[in-house]
Amino acid sequence: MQILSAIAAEPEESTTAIPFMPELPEVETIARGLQRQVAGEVIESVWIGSKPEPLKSPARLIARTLEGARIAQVRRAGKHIVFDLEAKGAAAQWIVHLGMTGRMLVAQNQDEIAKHTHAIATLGSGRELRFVDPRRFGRLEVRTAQKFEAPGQEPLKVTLETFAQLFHGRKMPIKSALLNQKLLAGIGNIYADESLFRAGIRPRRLADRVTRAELHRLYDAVQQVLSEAIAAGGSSISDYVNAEGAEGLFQVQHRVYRREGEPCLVCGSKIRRTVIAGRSSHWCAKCQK
DNA sequence: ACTATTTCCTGGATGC
DNA sequence: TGCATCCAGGAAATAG
Repeated sequence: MQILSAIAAEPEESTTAIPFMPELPEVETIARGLQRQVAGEVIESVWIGSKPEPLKSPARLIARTLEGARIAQVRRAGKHIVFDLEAKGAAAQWIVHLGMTGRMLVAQNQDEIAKHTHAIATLGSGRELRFVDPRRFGRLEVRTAQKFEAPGQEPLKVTLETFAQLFHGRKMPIKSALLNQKLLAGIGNIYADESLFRAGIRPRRLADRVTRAELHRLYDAVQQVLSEAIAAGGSSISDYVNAEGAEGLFQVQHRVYRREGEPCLVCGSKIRRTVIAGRSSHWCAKCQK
């Protein structure tokens, strides 16, 4: 609570809008919004742009799988949006990864086509699902064989026991381990930094050397951070799905992420930034050991 | 078997 | 004003 008031008192300097990054809470929010908006719809037709497409499955296969299929459910798995489909009695999945800049928008057919629109699925209602991704880090994929699940553990479902085991014997920085999707599915750079800050663990510490007590704190921190972000995003789901931008989707104040040089909200020390495994890592030297 | 590094991609910010 | 350069980062590919 004292932290919140500190934030409120902070004069808003250099309002460089923090770019929207779809990690677990954002994808969860988006998937819930899509579930509300398009579950039950039938995909009538599919358009996939030419050029180098951000696809993991051949364009033809995607189109053939989606066309005529009914969207039974939309859910999140790791950082993936999963459309569970029913097509002629057979199950299939349309899996969407947003990368850094990807968006899956629900649009009216008369709406202007945004730049960098790579795929459009026209629904029975006449509305359209549009995949837009300027940076092309996103990926579209379909699966028919097996039900898609993210490779790593779901951070909000994993037990403390299993969580702790993930890091055993890992000779990599704890930050890198948190980002490894094969271990935990859904944590990206923002929530890795925020979780480590709350747990009081420096990002460079080797995963193997983090004590059991610290792992317990980290486990709690990860769940707290993700839950709070989901709760914050939940209030503006429909805005996001319908709107062009992601403004207002995620308003949770970061305590360290992108706050290099600014005072730690707990102790006042300057937040530091170092590069770990090619990723910016933000931390407080006094609060994190 | 692991871990570390490079690559992809574009827009926005920064520098000269 | 304009152009070059850097940076953001998830995950696959490549290297060690």
